[in-house]
Amino acid sequence: MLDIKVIREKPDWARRRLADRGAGDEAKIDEVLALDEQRRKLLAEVEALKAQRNRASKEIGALMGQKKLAEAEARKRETREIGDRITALDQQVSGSEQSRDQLLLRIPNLPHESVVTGKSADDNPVIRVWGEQPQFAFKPKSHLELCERLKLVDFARGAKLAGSGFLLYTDRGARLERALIQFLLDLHSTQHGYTEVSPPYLVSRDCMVGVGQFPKFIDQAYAVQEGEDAGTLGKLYLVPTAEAPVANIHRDEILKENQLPLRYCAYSPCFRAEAGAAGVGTRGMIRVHQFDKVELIQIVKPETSYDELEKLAGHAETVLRLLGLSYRVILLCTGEMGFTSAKTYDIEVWAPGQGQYLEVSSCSNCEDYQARRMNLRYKTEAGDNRFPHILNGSGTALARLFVALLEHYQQADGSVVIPAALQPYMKADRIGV
RNA sequence: GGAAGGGUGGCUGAGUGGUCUAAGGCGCCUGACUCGAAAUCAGGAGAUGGGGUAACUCAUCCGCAGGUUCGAUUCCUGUCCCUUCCGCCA
Repeated sequence: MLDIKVIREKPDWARRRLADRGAGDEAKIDEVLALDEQRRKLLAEVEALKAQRNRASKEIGALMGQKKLAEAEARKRETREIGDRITALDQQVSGSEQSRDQLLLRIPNLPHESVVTGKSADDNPVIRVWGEQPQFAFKPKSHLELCERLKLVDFARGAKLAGSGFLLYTDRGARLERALIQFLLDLHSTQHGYTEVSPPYLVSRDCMVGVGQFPKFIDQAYAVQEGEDAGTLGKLYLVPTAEAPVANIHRDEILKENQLPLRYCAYSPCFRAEAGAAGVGTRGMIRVHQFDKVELIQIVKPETSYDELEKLAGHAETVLRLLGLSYRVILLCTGEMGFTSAKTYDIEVWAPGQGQYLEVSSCSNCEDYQARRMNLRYKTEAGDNRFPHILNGSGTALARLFVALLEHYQQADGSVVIPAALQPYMKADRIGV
């Protein structure tokens, strides 16, 4: 969440940057400020009363020690009234504090100054393009057709098992998926300096709030319950990304400065309900309710976070370079950025069968927005507690990478060549007809 | 799921209604001693929020949330987590 002190001191700036996002959140600033002022006023009042009561209680103790019981009783009666007022005021303080914080949790991060103001994908600047788009002597097939003919994914049975948007990978398709996971984890853990972790695929509500999924995007999550016990519903949620568990690894901790930077990579399946997304454009593997992803998370000092963001994007790009896939990197404009991000690069891979770029990675610097939500801090050498910056990047999402690979490396006879970097994991150099 | 025990500062560990301003120990920092270090001695050191230019000051924090009381680390209720044993289970 945003720092209430920043909102107090620079409300105009906050309003302007929120307006640039185009979601109307700037109106919440005045509301937050009003609640904050009310809270501080009530707090000053109740704390003065508490100081008064503390003094009185001490005196009563002394009177009782001196056996001045009648006097002590008299003091007790008057002090009891102070107690009643404290109880009432305390409730008001926590009331305005809760209202303020509920509002703060629904205000997105402020875009970094280097992010261009814009409304739609058309306003996203292309930062760089890499690789050649392959040319075919035949009409390239869509991944759907390739999957059917090579029996890599059984769409019909996936839907039978769990409904539309769920995939059943079969035989060489399942192996290719597994090969990609292995390849990505090996790459990032051995070449890019990330510590591999394997997190829970269910997380608490607090974790979801910590990374900014909740409260605003609760409709996009799958909530689980234990058996028929409805009382357990809402305690755990299927992870929408490994970011949810991994970024929260150190929640509520105070790290030592020399522990930073922390870099984690993790594989997880990702579950997204995406309410209302069913219908046209949801066929195939581009947009599904469950997909695999290897995620990169960094917890770094604020002064290095933007350098790290560039490197993080580079780590995701390395994946596509090693696989020989053409891609482009775009900078998301203010209107396109995710809720928690201050700056985001999207990496899009070229899918010849689709004739379009597919987003396979999103690399974001959330600055201290998430650290604040999860109360993660680090102690500087000077002894101050500060919020670290948290970055996340897909390294990369798999279903769409799978699509791009098939479409990119398809041959005239309908087979698919496996790029060299993947062959040791696939234990094959081609998927034959 | 059942039973028992336990959650106190960086760690360990005392504290069963009022100097708890949380003992003691370990570790840490500063100073003294020393050429330097060790040992020893003296001192220091938590978090969050409010007020103040500042020195400083007030409040809150002993897993969490309530309750009793003038006053709660201490008593009561609920809840979460951990440990051990039993049951179930990949």
